[in-house]
Amino acid sequence: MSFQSESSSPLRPVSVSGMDLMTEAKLWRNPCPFSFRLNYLALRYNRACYDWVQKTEGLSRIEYMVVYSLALCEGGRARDIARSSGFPKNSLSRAIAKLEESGLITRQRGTGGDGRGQALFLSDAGWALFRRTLPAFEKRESEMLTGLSHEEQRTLSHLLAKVVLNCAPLSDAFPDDFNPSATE
Amino acid sequence: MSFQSESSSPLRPVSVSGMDLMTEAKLWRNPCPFSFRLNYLALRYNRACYDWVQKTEGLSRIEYMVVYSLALCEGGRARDIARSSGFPKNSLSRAIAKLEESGLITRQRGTGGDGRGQALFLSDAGWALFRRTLPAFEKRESEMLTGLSHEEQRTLSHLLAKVVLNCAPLSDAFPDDFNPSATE
DNA sequence: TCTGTCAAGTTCTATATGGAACTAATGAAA
DNA sequence: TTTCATTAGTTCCATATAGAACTTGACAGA
Repeated sequence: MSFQSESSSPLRPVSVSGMDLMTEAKLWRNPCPFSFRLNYLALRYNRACYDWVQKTEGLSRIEYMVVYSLALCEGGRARDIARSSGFPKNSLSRAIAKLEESGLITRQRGTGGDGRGQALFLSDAGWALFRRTLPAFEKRESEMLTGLSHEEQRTLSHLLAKVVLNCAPLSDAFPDDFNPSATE
Repeated sequence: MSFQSESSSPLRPVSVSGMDLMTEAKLWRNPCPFSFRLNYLALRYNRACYDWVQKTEGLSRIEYMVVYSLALCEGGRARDIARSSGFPKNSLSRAIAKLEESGLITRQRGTGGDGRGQALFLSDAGWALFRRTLPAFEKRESEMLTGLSHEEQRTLSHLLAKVVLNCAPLSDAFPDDFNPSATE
């Protein structure tokens, strides 16, 4: 799983940083270095944490996301989880049904005067699960940030938040006429 | 698609930043703020870009990843793409087969004295596709970074690279005995 | 030159995924 | 009070996905 410790292949001489040539290229000679780093880090974080949750608790990534979301925001609804996580609502619907069936969450229909929505809450078992799994996520995050000074971590956090706020109002759709040369 | 411009629901009063309560909670009251920001940004980037590529070029995310990878590192092999992108090798195998069939890439078996591997190259059509699609990815990236000064962008880039280098040697597996309280 | 081990890619298959159509509820306008 | 448009959530279903087993080739040791 490590990128170091690889021998072999004249095609992929391991570089100073211990990475293979392609990863190096994507890091240092990439016209979109920001998004590659983002994806790379998100992937490494998610794989470690969600594989672990799957193994130890039997919850899929999306199911755990629901639990985590409700821990941070009690009474939230499927819609809110969809918006804040990006998962499609039908996948969430399934996950929520399964979590309710296994007693980790409860629903309250028609809260807030709107009979369509249903407020979601963690049960005691749900909270217990959250409390015993959170440390793994925190550990992974702090592991990944080791090597940055406390000051650097604060700067990174601050800048990423700034980018998030900047992105929030952006549309995810390119204008249809975006790139004339792209029409084939 | 925007997070602003939402009305309704006493449960989700829109906050100062224009975000719903749950997104706010995940941003500002999250024990793992780094990974949430990472995932959120990666998602917003990927959805915009890959949906666009799908629509305009008919390539799936993973297929485009292959093209992009080869543009940055000619002669790379499926293995290298797997390592640097995190996609499983069987999904890559399928994507590569499809790209070869549609004439965007070519394979060279047994290059470098190893008959198992196959070096991959973009065809002229593959390069043309890369050239006409890259601007969209660059545009999205710069859009997302608008709002950061040039200096801040350099700092962010630098810090993310540092985190990537720090993560490279980390294992993705938690030790089996990680969290005693997690045993149920 | 055998033999065992490991790595690269492929194929098979069960499952997860997300788009689209649907139901039900709201609220605004006539 | 009837439309009509909109939103939340569910169901259906075709497709994408990734695990596992398999094939082929390389290489190390005897």
